[in-house]
Amino acid sequence: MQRQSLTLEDVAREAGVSRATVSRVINGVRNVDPAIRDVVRAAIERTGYAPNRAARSLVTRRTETIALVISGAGEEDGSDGGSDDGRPGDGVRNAFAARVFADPFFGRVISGVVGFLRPRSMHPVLMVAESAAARKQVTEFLRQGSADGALVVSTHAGDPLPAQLVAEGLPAVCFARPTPPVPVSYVDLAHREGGRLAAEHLLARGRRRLATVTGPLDLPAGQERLAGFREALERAGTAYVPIAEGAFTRESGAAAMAELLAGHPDLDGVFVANDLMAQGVCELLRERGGQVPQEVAVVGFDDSSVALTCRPPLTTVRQPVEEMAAAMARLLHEHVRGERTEPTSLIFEPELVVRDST
Amino acid sequence: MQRQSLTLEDVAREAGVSRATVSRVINGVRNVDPAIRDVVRAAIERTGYAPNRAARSLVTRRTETIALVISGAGEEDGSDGGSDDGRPGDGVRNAFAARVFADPFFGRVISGVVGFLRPRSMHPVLMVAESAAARKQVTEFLRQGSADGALVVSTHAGDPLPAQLVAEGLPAVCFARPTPPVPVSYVDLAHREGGRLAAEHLLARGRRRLATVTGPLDLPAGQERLAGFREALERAGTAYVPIAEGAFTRESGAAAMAELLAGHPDLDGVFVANDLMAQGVCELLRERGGQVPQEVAVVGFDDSSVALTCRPPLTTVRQPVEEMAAAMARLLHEHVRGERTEPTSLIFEPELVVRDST
DNA sequence: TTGAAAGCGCTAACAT
DNA sequence: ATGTTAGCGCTTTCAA
Repeated sequence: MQRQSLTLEDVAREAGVSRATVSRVINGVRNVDPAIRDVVRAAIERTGYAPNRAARSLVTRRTETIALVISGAGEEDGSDGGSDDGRPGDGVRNAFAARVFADPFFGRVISGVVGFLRPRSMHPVLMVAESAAARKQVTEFLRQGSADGALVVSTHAGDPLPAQLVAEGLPAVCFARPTPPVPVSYVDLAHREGGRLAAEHLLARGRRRLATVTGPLDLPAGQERLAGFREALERAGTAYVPIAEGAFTRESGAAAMAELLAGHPDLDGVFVANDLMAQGVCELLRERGGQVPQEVAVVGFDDSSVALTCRPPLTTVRQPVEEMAAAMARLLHEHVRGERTEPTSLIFEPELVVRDST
Repeated sequence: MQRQSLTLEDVAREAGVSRATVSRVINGVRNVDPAIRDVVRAAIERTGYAPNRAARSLVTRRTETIALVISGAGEEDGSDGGSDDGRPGDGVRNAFAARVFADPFFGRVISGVVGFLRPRSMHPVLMVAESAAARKQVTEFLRQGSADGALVVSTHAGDPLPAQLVAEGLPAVCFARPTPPVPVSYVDLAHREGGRLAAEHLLARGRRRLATVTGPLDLPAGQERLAGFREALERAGTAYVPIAEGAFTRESGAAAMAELLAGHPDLDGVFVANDLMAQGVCELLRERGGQVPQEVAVVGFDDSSVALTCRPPLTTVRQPVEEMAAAMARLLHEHVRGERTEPTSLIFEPELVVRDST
């Protein structure tokens, strides 16, 4: 019950040794007599001692904490929308945060990061950075030594945060190759390969009148998925593919599909650059009386939770987000400990998951 | 670029004053000559000084950090399922974490907490605690002074974490009244009132053959929503209401609805204790050719993102999760600063949101 | 209003 | 193998 106030000194006295010895036992440094080690451990147990993180951090210059930053380039207004909790200045609903956390993708990122950190008794500090002010908070946080480094997941192209972190000499690892290029480590997916898998699957299903709903084409992920799809069709003899650009949201997927159908009412297969948009596509088709997959086959991307929720369950290109997120955490961990110095890229392979939409 | 190594001393020298004065300026303590204040600020600006958090924390005994804990009672195995990232001991996919973050509810909690914290330059440390070992990590984390307190969101009845925190004298605030009772502050919803709103709405729509899919009945939220619904019907003269218990998941909602239909094929209205289950209910009805709302009216609960995603969009009882989460953060903040000492409850009012499912 | 100085609790270099 | 000791960078009395 006696919060804190219990120090190494107290444990040392209890065990009849010096502070240094207790410290060694706690940190698992060798050169400690096993008998003494046990005595110290007993004393720690008896007193209920817990080492003070701030004091340790002050001398080791490590916090054993990392920041997980969800970053966006746009929305520069910086104001908090919505109502407040009754006190001035407390924006309770952050539109950016709300939108971000409604996307099942981030749940998977968090799950992967936590999966790596937790066995190491580390925990991520969650930061949202959609404005210049918010990005400043992130760099300040790290400069103060509140965390040893940052994991950055950008939602937009041209996010300035990775470059800012590198400029300050702060350890960082990104999810997806940053645009514009920055000398920083990142994990990414072989998006092009994913597009190829989708194309080959649709062709194998006998579909010939194909089209695609792309992601935002300013994002490498959007471009590459399209390029891979196109390239595979080209090799199979198809020179032209109708495309409509979406924004990775359900609504934009439905809108893009409507656009495609307007110009090509006889489509029999669509590759949609993420599952959320594919869900919108399926809904639109159903509203118009179109059967999936009988009339139109739909291939999604990500294998997120909506791929299962969607009616029919989606055939999709799986992105191993949890594994990628865990690898991102591992890279950062290595950078922080100096075990890795060069910016490193880690590219994961996508995998086709066949369900009922094809 | 010269990471850290820049101290108060350096700034003091640069400004031609003492460390103490610089410290005062930084912390906004009065009794500083405005002229000197400006000189110091300029020096800080020029040098790019950032105060060291560990050093400050060591003397103030505050971290200005709080933990956001997603806690569950079950799953005591403690093992990490799924594959690993190639190194032994790294469970990358945490089943509990994955399930939790797939629920849109937690995105709203995070959004609300961040909304309160961020204007104060604070950020939450995210912790998942589904096993005894994980709970131990949480209490250790706080005992080490890594965070000033914890926000606890329990997913199960009988979560032992709140009691453990109180026993250790660690500041904590819960989302929802803990079971069994614990002397701790919490925010909650007037669930009973929510059930009443649903009942009255269905009656007003002229529905008379009603039933309900409840949440887990070991959870106060599950019990109370049911009680409110039942009570309102009772007052309107209906003595008996068929019920089927669900688990707050889409699948369990569909299963419960199938059970209800088996016994009562002529139902014309259902109150479903959360939106996720209501989605399952709507899907099941559609699969069986039932029209929503023409044949069966469906009222959900939460007003989460799936209420909009669902076909048709759900009439639902809104739970102001973001506001509740922000209030939870505010309560903890006040407890930590000693501005509040007594365990406090803050009950929010639900609100009916009418859409197309009724 | 400002400065000098005493720690906060810990680790790590050095001495033994 | 263990103990002694010098800080880590900051806040905060206490004097001036």
